[in-house]
Amino acid sequence: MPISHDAARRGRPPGTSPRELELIALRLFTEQGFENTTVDQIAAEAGVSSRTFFRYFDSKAAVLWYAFDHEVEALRAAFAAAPERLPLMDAVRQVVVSVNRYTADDVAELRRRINLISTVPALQASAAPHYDAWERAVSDFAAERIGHPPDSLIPMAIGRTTLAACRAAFDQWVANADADLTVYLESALRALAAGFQHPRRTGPVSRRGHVR
Amino acid sequence: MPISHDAARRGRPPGTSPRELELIALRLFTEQGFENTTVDQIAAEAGVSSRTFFRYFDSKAAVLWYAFDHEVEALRAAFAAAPERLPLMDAVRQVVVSVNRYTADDVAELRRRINLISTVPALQASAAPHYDAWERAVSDFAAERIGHPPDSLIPMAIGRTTLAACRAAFDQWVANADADLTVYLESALRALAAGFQHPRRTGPVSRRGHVR
DNA sequence: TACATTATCGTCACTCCCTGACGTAAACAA
DNA sequence: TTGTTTACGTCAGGGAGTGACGATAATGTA
Repeated sequence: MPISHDAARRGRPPGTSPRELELIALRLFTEQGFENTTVDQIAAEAGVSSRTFFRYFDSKAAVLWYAFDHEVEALRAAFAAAPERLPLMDAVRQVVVSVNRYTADDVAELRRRINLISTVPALQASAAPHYDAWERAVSDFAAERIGHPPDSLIPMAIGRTTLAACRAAFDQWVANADADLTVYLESALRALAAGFQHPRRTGPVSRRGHVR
Repeated sequence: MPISHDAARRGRPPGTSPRELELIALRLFTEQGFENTTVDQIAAEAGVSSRTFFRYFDSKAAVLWYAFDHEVEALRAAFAAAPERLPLMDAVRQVVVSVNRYTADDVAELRRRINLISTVPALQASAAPHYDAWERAVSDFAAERIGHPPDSLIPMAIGRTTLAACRAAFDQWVANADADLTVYLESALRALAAGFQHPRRTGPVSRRGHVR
């Protein structure tokens, strides 16, 4: 992605932006479906050619992962600022939850995006490299905490299982739409850190404490 | 996949089989790479047209998931035969490990397939529906054990985190190649059931891996 | 044998995703 | 003006995947 958006540049100014393409794509995908939307159509609404679209994104599906990829950076920053004394899995849970606090305005967009990602096969297929970057942010943190190489078994397992638990929480949140996303994340991550030993209830409907 | 292989059928006999296509594809992918292999090439070596290939498999990538999908059936069967008294996560671990005991002959093929799946982006992208079926076999079992709906948070989290831990084990096994696959699976699944509370070693040998 | 039935295959035409090559347009600088 | 930089558009093309439709090769029946 060689397109830079500095204030004072030299060459021809960009005809659009990743964010604009993302919003157009999100709207068209929800209105008429992912498969029924062509890249030409998205590009045309942004006033550029389809060739230019592929200069902004590697694929038609990648346009929906723009926000997710930015969250990975926030995740790494939050891990770097996590207090040392906090136990590993508690730190993981708190960091992940804190990064997923969205404002009311963003929630609608987030819900549409997650709904697409969890229902359209072609979008699920495009998830791998983005999930991988997210998992690595977790596994790198875990590796440093327990003194293992970042690409060894336990750190990798922690990174992957953490995302797996979060994805279960995301899906429940999209399907039920009855509580805050962070409540589902808390439940899933606490259950993970407990080794799923004493599962009691499934989600935020438990008015008393969550899973211990 | 409408092709049936009964002993006495009526119509024209199939010109090939899923298994034959799988073996040809696995060989060509390893020899010359996934991207450099065309569907026409695979089909030609099997003596059929590329159109016929797509009657056996939904996509070029799906040909490598043929064996994996069969493992899901074995997984469900093993869960059905799991002793009732065994604690949930112990049963999950024992079942998953037992299903992944391969004979020496199959190990070479398995290693080539996993290596492709964990390195080629297009193959990682094709994993979602197959992983989903595997996870559901686990989450359905977990749901029944703890008395939750199969699509609720905790069972789904158990299904997904179990696969996530196994994938970490698979990758380590392919990268290191120094021990049996089941040893890695045991380590990852025991750590998962312990909530990653007291991580000690990364695997059967703690020398650092070179790949990835 | 002749004909019908059935299941699979091959050919053709087509859409769409995505890429490489190459020239063009629009900004700033000297 | 002239040059440099950066992004864009056009063009040609490969390969995945699909729908339509006829051809092929087996069995079943008269």
